[in-house]
Amino acid sequence: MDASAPRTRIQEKNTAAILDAALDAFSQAGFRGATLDDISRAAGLSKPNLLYYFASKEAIYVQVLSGVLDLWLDPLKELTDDGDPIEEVVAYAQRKLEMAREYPRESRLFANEILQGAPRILDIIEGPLKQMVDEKAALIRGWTRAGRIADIDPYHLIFSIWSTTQHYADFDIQVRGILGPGNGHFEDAAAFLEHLYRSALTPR
Amino acid sequence: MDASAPRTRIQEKNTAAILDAALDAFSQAGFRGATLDDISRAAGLSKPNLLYYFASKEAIYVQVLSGVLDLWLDPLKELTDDGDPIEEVVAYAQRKLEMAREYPRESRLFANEILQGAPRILDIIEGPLKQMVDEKAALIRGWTRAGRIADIDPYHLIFSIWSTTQHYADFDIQVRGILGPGNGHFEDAAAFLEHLYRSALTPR
DNA sequence: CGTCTTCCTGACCAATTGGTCAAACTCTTT
DNA sequence: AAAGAGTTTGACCAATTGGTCAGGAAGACG
Repeated sequence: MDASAPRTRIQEKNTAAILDAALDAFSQAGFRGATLDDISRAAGLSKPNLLYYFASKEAIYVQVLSGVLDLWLDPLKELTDDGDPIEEVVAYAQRKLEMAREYPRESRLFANEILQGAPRILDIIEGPLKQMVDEKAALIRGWTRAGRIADIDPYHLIFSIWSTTQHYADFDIQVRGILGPGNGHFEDAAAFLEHLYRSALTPR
Repeated sequence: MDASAPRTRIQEKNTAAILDAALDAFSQAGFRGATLDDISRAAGLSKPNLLYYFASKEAIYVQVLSGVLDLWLDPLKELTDDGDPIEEVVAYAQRKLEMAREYPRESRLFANEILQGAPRILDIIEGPLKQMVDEKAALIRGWTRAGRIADIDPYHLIFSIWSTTQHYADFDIQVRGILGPGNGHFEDAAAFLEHLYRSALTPR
C-alpha cells in the first residue's frame, strides 16, 4: 500500500493516527528506540495492520520525518528584505521560538535525526537547506554592507537562532527542571531573545 | 565485578577501553540504539567479557554518563565575581564552545539523555544543577542591579550559552553540511559569540 | 443481494540482543 | 612449581522485534 496518498476515509483516518503515534514514539525514543508495537498500540491498530498501511518501520519514519522537514524549514523562507532588517531577524527568532512551543515533538524528532548523523536527510541539508541558508546569509551580508545592521557573521547568527529557540523544545526537561513547571518561561524567553538579537544587530 | 574502582592493570586497561567504546557507541546511537556487540567489538573484547567488568548495559551507560556529567557541569563553576562581569560571561561562553570542540561525544551523549527525558539524571538536574544555576543567576542579577551589565534574564542567558555552544557539537553534521568540512568555523563561532554576548550585556 | 475491493487479524518466523554459565586459560604470589 | 585469584570464552537462552501470510470480516457498489 502507498500511504502517502490516502484514497478512502478509513485510510485517511488510520494513516493520520499512525503518523501521529509515530511522531510521538520516534520523537521520544529515536528511530531505533521506538517499536512498531509502541506505535500500533498508540494508534489503536494491530501491528500487521500498521504494515498494511506502511511497507516498513523505515517507511513510517521517513514519512514522518518528511512532514517535519517541510514544517521545520519553512519559517526561514519568510526572512526577506521587506521591512527593517533588525525587525526581520527578531521576528524570525520569535517565529522559531513559537515553533518550539507549538511543535516540540517535531523539534525533537529533527534533533534526534541530526544527532544520529542525519543519515536520511544529509542530501537535503547539503542541498536545498544549504542553498537557502546561503541565500539568506547573502541577504544579511547585504544589510551589513549597507550599514543597516552591525557587522556580524550571518551563518553563525542563523545557527544561534536555531539553537537558542530549539533548546526550549529539545531540552525542555532541563529547562523545566531549573525553572519549574508551566509554560510561563516562553514569555521570558521571547523577551530575552528579542533583547539578545536586537542588541547584537544594532550598529554602534 | 565493580568496575568503578579498577584494582589491577588489566582491569584499568579494559574498563578504560570499554568506557571509551561505550562513549562512542552511546553518543552516536543513544542508549537503546547502541548494542553490547558494538561496544565489545570496538573495545576489542568478547561480549561475555564486557559483562565480566560491568553488570549490565545499563551499568556501563550509567558510568559513562556519570563521567560526562562531571565534565559537563564543571565550567559553570568558574563563573565567579572575580573580574569584569562581561568578560566573565564571555569567557564562560568561550569555555563552553571549547568543550563542544574538544568533547563532541560527551556533548551528544548528554543531549541524547536530555532528549529522551533525562530518565537517569532528572534528580541531578532538579537538585545540584538547579542549585548551581540559581546561584549563578543570583550573581548575574547582582551585576545588573549594580548597573555593571544590562538588564537581562540570567536564566535565559545561561540557556542561550548552553544551546549556542553545544549546537556546534550536537548539530555538527548540519553545521558542516552548510559551512563545509574542516574546523575553521570554530574560530568564527568564537568571534560571533563574543560579539553576541558582549553587545547583549553592555549597558546602554 | 451478490460480488469485488478494501481492511484486518492470529499465528508464525528469523534475526537480534541482553545476559548466563561452566569450563578453561593466565597471571601473581608464595 | 603449585595454589589461588583474576581473566576469557564458546555455547546457550529467553525475550524482543520487524516482518510475513493465509484467510476472514467489513464496506462499497452495481
